[in-house]
Amino acid sequence: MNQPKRYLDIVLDIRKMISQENIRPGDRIPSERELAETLNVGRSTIREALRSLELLGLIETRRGEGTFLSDHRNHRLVEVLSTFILQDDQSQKDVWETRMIHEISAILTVCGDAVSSQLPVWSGFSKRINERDFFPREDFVKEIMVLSGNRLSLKIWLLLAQYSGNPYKGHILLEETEMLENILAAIRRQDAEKAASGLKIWIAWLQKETGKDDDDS
Amino acid sequence: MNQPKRYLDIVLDIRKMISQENIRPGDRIPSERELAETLNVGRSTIREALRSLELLGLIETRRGEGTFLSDHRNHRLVEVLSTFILQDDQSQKDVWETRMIHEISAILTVCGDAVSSQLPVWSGFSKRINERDFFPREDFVKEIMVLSGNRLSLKIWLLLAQYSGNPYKGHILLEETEMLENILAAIRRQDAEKAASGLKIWIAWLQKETGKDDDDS
DNA sequence: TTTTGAAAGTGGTCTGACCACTCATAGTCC
DNA sequence: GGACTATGAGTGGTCAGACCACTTTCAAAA
Repeated sequence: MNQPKRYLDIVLDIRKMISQENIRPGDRIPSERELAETLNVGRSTIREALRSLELLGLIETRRGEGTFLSDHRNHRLVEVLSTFILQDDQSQKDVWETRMIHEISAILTVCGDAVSSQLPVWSGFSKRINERDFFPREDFVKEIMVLSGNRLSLKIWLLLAQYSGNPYKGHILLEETEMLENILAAIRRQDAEKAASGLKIWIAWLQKETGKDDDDS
Repeated sequence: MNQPKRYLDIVLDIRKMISQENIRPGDRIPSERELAETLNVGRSTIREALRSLELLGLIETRRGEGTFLSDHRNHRLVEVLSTFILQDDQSQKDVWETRMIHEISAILTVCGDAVSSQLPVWSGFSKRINERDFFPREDFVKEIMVLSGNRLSLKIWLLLAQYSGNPYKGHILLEETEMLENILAAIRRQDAEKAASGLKIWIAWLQKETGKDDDDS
């Protein structure tokens, strides 16, 4: 049997050290030379472990300064997942559906949360929609995703929104403000069902619209 | 500005090489020394890139034999990420919630699909649940995910299900068969609401159960 | 006081050297 | 001839030492 890889132990050692020394995101972790001496391994072995963690986005290295623990919430989970998930010919329909899964779920969550449904953001939204034409559609949905509070879901959504078939290109037109107002009103009175159906209606309308007309800024 | 990291280029070079040379999972990729010479970098740099790819589960190294393209199923990724990420309560909650988002959405889809709700798989399910004790909980949910027909959603779910906090460990006990039967019955009569709520009830029950009792095979 | 620059410390890279292991093969023994 | 053994080439695993490029610090010079 192959003996366990050294650098994997190092990964765990570093992990343990971080928790023991109470190193928080943004803090500096010991230098490579220090770690090598402390853990009794060569510097190259330390580096192999660190490079792996860096690729995952768990740490950040700055030449001349040191190695820093990055915010765990900014982990590259989604990016990494995407290399596994989206590399093969994933049908566009699945991407579309999955994005909607997250959107619907988010809007339901927002409706169930009395606080977020009353956030001042929304009043600003209504004003801006009525006054200006250059309000990006994507920002509207993104706001819902953010308010849902699930950062992982938000990241997945952002990733999916980059793929083809994203209906939220361009900015909000006058003709669609009514639909959006309905959605916002439903959210404010915490009417989850109406909010979700309103979102679906808007998306369906967008799908038709972008199919025949393509307006870019 | 820091110049871009060398080993990151190497990662891309290797990926390019893999696709150009049409290397398939299980095949051997050039040795570290070969790669170092070909790409005009030191062997240590090559190793840093390879170690990163290995941690991601993209390649597999066997001392004395070589480095092989992996079937990218054995993500070390999940273990490593989870030890770093999931100490954060919010992140763990996000993973949990996001997994449920996909589950609920899947069960709603399955209920809306007359065909999949009548698939023979389900009758077999009921029998097996009643006859045997060793029916893995995860398989039950997985079946729903598969039947939903969204392969992307399925993949995301599979990955999320590997993280800690997964309630579907172990096998189905006699006491929970009733809950599952209810879910199946709801699916058969395409009662989406009941099916979804049934699933939620089961998950809540599991959460309590695995909290106090831990049964392993 | 301000500016300069030298030194220390850091990550980035390369080299060369071992070690442990696998495998193919030439060689040996029966 | 067939089975076993030893050897060597090739591989990944690890280490030590040496530079380089960069950042920060701080004492010396203006």
